Amino acid sequence: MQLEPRRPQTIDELYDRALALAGRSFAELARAAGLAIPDDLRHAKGWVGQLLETHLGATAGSKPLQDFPELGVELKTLPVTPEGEPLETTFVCSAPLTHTTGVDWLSSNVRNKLRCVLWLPIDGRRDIGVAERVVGTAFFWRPSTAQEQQLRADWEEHMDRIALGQVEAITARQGEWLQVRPKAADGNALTDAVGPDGRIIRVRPRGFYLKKRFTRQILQETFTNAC
DNA sequence: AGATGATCATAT
DNA sequence: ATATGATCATCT
Repeated sequence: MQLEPRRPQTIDELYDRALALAGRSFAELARAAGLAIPDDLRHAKGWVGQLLETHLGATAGSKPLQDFPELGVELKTLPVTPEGEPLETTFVCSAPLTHTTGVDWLSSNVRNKLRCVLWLPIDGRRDIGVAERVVGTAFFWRPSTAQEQQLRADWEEHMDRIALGQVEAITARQGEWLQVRPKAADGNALTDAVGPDGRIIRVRPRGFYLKKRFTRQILQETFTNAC
C-alpha cells in the first residue's frame, strides 16, 4: 500500500480512506508509514493515534485545531475488545479552570470537539503484540439531541464546580457520561485554578473524558443492525 | 475486574 | 506550561 500524505479534500475522500484501513494490521500500516513499532504502548500511548493520523492525512503537530479543520472533522481512535466493547475512556479536551465566566455549553470546547467525529475502532487486545493488532471499521458520528443533552448536563455540573472553586472536590465518579480527570505529564505539572476562597490556586491540570458507557452507546447504535 | 487517578511521548 | 495523541497501573 502507498501512504497518502495528502489531506483529504472531501468528507467522502476521508471516509473512503478510513474504510480502506479496516482489517489492516498495525504492522503493515507502520511499515507503509516508515514508523518503528513499539513493543507495547506503555511508553508510546499515542502511537496508534499518530499512525492513523498519518495514514489519513491529518495535520500533525500540537495546534489546538480539529484534525481536519476544512472538513470540520475530529479523528478519534477507540480501543475495543473483540466483542466491540470500549476498553478505555476517551479524552476530549482539557478543562478550563480559570476565566470560566461567560463560557456556556454552546461555546464550549467539549461541544465543538464533538460536533463531528470520525471514530476509528481499533483492536485493543493487550494479549497480542502491537504489530498484530488491526484497525476496525471507521464511522462518522454527530451527537443526537439526546446525547448532546447528556453531555451538556454533565458539562454544566462540572463547570459549576470549577467556577465555584471546587476543582479539588471533583472526582471521576461525577458525571454520568462525561467525567473530569487529571491530564498531565506527571505529578509535577500544575496550572492555575480558582480556589475555594476565590483566590488562584495551583492544581493538577484536568481534562474532560467520555466515559465508556457513552462510547459504548455510540458503538451500539452504529453497529447494531436488525438481522 | 473495572474504574479512577496517574502517567508517557512529542511539538511548540 | 500548553497543545496534540492517549493508555497505564493502582485501588477498590
